[in-house]
Amino acid sequence: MKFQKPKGTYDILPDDSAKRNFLYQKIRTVCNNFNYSEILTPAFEKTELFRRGIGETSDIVSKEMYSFNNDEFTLRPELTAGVIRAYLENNLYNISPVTKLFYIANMFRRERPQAGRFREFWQFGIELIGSNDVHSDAEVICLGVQLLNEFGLLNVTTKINSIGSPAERSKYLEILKEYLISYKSDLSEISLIRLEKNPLRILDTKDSRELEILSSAPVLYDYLSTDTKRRFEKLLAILDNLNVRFETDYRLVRGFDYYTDTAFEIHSGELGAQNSVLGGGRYNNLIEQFGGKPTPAIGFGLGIERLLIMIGKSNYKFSQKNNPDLYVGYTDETAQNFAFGIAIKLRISGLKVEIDFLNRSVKSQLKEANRLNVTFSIVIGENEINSGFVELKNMHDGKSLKIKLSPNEIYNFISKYENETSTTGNA
RNA sequence: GCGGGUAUAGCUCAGUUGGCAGAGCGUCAGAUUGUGGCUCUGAAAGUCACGGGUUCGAGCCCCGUUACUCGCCCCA
Repeated sequence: MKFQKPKGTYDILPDDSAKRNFLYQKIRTVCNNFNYSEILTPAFEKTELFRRGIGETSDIVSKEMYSFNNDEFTLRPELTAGVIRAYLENNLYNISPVTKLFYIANMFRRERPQAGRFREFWQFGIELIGSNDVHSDAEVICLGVQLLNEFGLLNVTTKINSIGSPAERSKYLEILKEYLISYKSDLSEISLIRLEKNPLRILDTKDSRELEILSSAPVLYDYLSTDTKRRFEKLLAILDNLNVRFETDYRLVRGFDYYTDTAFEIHSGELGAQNSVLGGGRYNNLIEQFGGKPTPAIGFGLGIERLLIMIGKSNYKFSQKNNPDLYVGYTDETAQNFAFGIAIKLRISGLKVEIDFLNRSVKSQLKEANRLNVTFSIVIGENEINSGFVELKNMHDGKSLKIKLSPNEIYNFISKYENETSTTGNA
């Protein structure tokens, strides 16, 4: 019986984990510069938390959650709800009126897998809690844009909209519904269902005929209050000043119930049908809804797998692999004992060292050393043990020199060599 | 939940009108004793996804199942 991974999951193999760690490191650097602190919350929460936060009628809550223990708990399908729960439970608002958090975490949704969509997937996300200042909107968007810039991703589009308050939206929805009903016979089956369930989402359609109908449909933006519109225009001006490239998209909407005002997404042409790599927005009512004082907040989530796809299709080069410094070869069992001792000592002093476990021929051991792209190799046998000297071979240029067979000598030589080559910079 | 595509060696894939299961890469072993890369020689490695059917004969044709994959929906 051979086991298989669950549908929609994947194994992160050594090559992948190296790339991911590099990516995470870059994310942490950007977050550090913007002064966001990392937060980690449990992988599962009370089911009720997601029901209340994301919205009972959303697709996620109604059919995509992994719940267990009689529906008491659910594997997190997103992280904003959990972070806000932690924020309130640990009274983080008492430390400072503004809290800036980020996370890199896995989450779970029972969706049909396809390109760039998984049942277990990772998101990097940030939450800026405690300010409704329009500059905080700008900061959050800038952080996302900056991160993509770090990887030289140019084929992206940042789209921004304001979806106003729930009150402003419901007024508009009635009018939109009325308008669409007059075109009922031209609408697709799916859109007819949406018309009842969630008319706002019809704006997302890709059907050309429906796009035509929508081109003269009432626009949500026109139904927002003057205050909301002025706030939005102020945000656009700030982004303009910062030379952030964006497009306003009055048809951009969000899937979760908790969003208010600013909504934004970053799309990429490198992705398939799931072309959104980053999505976020303001949620000024969620914290109050979770029993806290009314507190404004804004954040986004970025799909790690989608980012990796984009980077993979660009010509971005991940930084060089971290190869072993030294391969310790040996000729026979007596020599192996000796060589093994040397290898361990050098590892303890801080070198990256590999040694064979299979008692293979010297030739095979060096082949392996070559495959690992080690910088230096030594081979220890009777001669070396008796003489106390060993040939230290530079595997890159093939040159070798005799050196005392002692961990100290070897360590000093190799670390000196690496300091010299790293300061002169390598091609 | 609904569609399309695919399934052959560790990986990427050929396999003709149905006639002995293949290549490249990788792995392993050799090419003067204890020294890698290049080259050469050789080897191991397969329930042709699974189960039925047609046929003298099926990797290939037919039916079913499963898995993967790309879309719809939804989202990151």
